[in-house]
Amino acid sequence: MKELLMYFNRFQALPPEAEKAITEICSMITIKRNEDLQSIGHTCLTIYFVKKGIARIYYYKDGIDITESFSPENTIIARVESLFTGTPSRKAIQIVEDAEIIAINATKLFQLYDTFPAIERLFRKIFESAYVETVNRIESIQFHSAEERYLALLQDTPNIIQRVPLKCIASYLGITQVSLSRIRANIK
Amino acid sequence: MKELLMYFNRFQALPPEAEKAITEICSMITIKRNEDLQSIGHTCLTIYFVKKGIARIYYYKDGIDITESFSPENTIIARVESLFTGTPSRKAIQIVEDAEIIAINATKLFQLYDTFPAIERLFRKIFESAYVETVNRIESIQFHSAEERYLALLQDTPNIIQRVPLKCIASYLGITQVSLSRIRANIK
DNA sequence: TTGGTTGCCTGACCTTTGTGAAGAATTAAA
DNA sequence: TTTAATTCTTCACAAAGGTCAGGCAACCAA
Repeated sequence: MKELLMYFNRFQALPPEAEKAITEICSMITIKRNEDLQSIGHTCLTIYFVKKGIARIYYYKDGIDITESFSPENTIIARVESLFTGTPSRKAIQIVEDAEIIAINATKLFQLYDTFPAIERLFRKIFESAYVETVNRIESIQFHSAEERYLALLQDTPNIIQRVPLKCIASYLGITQVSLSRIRANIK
Repeated sequence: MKELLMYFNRFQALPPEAEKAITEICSMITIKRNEDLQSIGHTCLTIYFVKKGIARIYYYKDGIDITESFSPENTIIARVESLFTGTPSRKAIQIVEDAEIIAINATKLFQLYDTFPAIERLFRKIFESAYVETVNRIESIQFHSAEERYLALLQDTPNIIQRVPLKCIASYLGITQVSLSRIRANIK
């Protein structure tokens, strides 16, 4: 749980009672590669923190598996379009590499917002930061070529490329596996 | 100011003192077509509400004017990647159609968060909702053809297409004006 | 009225990426 | 160790979209 509290502290300091309250609504999950942490059609009521391993959000578009995002160690993962709207998600969370996950009960968390303004503030900041990343990602998708995006990923998070199957990387970049192969061949 | 308070109320009810406090950090701006409300390089410390007219966020990529988003009546517009990080923005806000804008002083707003938890909660919800829209937009950009995206825009916000120059629509859709013209010719 | 500017459309050609199929290479299973 | 299943790469061809250039209509300003 230490990692999670350190992660929180980078956004917002919490009084000890608030830390304790959060800790009490968390549970540890150990889960193996290729298993789904949450499945398609399920309404998201949990926010996950990846302590070890890698997770990804994916969904099916015309029968093809599309990766929306990766979450390596020390990151938060949640299907926000379901969490914030209360509607079922068309997306699933899958474990890409054997993982230890901390699950935060979002229903209880939102109740804590009333008791601990610092917790509401903490998660406001966490999701503001995620929002900014998403806005930047749009720019990257829309106005950089597939090769530029691959190189950027290589530079920003080289360990993801080494630890995740190429087909997931390809769909994350918005291209086919074939195109990614060509790009890789070109670079060398 | 009535429109703004009604907009707020859709997300979160505010006590009268909180409404009054927000009203006091707002100012009205009347501004003409083609003028920049905020310019490139400026750090964003203002959140805008469009009361009348249309605004857009744009930036230059390789010398070409790219539209990131449109904001018609009764929407909020802000360059969040600057507002939430405190760094200068590479983007500008331009008025596309003569407008009346309510400017909310974000520095003072963030101070109000300490006095009025309901205000912090209100803006948390506003930006959570914007975040969800942005996540959905990625899906739209990445996995729909230019024609599908144009048709979706036609369906969702037909009035934007009628009120905004086609070159802005094209760059918003991530294509050239030429391609957009061909798509339009194809549809008829 | 004329000339300049802007916004939108069209044609010819080129580049990037997708599709379908098939072949290495790696890994897992028997 | 051999077979089977994945994973990744490569090829030939097709489609989507980009680039460059030109054209026409509408709208100003002189």
